Amino acid sequence: MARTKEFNEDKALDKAIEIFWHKGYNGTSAQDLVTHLGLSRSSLYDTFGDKQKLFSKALKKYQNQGQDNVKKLLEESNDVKVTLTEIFKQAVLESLEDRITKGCFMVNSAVELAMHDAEIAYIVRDNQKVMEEVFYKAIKKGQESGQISDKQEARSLARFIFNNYSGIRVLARGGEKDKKVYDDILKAMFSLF
Amino acid sequence: MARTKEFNEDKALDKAIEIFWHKGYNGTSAQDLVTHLGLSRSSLYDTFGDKQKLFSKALKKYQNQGQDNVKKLLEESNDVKVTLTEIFKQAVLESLEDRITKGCFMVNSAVELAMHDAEIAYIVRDNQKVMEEVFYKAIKKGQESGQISDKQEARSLARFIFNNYSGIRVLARGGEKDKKVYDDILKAMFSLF
DNA sequence: ATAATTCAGGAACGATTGTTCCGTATTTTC
DNA sequence: GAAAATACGGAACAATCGTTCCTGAATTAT
Repeated sequence: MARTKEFNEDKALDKAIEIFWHKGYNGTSAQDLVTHLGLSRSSLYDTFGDKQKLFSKALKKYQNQGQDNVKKLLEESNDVKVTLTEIFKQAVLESLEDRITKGCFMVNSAVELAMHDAEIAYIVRDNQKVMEEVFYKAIKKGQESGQISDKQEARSLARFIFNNYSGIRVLARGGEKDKKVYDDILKAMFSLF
Repeated sequence: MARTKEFNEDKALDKAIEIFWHKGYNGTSAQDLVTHLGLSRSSLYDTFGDKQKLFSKALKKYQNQGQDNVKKLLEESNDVKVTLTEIFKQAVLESLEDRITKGCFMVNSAVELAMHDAEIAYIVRDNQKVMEEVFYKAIKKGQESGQISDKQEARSLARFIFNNYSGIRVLARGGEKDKKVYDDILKAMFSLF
């Protein structure tokens, strides 16, 4: 009945993640989106509704990708402590490698929009809860198998880990490129486990 | 020779801190500034140059206020460990009390602008270094007097503390109002000392 | 081939953006 | 009191904002 889309909606969404991640919501114009996603204004609005809808759809996709990644790594892990350090080392590596430092799309969005946009606030809070739960289960498992000290409550440690993750991403967004700074934080942090 | 200003420039700057802190740089319009600072467009531009100059002047003032506060508390402290916990408890209290959650103006600005504005990036990095040094000296003092364990290097602990401070402020900006969440983070964090 | 559908491109929308400028009022110094 | 200087309010600026709409081309199922 009708012609097919010439662009891949999923790939366009990935492009949207890229530019919103890089420039933020208010910093990204409709023209930026047209240019970067490589599709026309009309197609953009026909497909995604408006800027706010596109943004929250992009953020949700980013959220799922990140959660799935960490969740899988921790669930399949035989040594939770080792896996946790690997996850953080990976985050540090990304921070150092990023020529244009993007930090974490979720952290960026929380800071920029959570106060002023209820839907973004919901995504941010949801992400926080899910990630805390992922960390909590992993730590619980580590404590039961004796790999992680149970001197601290698992819930407390999970929230602590998430907090340091946020901090590191802010540091990255600020442009910190000295590996020693990140390593010092990780060293202090993991001395707790 | 000429009439005097009808407004207090310093108070106007405080008002600028308020609204930029609340709404961010891109989220604050020239009209917002006129309304909130209570002075005319022309006076605003005559006095502060442009939006970017006003913003960076506001951020610098905020930086000095924050640094002076923490610096004074730690330098005058007899028990660094106690004072550090008090500083963090104060940050938590502010996060919980804030009806409109503002987080930390410096963290917000780092996330929103450091990538795209060289001057803001400089302020952010400078703040980071100064605060790290303040924490470093305090911890060093604490370790020498035996109040803080010297199992961890002072430099590492200083960076670790700063990182958790950033994390807590992001959490606040995300709207977290559950005191238990903050307390859990602090509990884990200070168990290192 | 025809009809139905939806694509892409770009013109155009009103609203808002940050900024400039002008006329007037006010104050200060001489 | 005259002259110089500057704050003030508001009009006006061009540019950009997010969004809508119109056009013709392209593709599909019948």
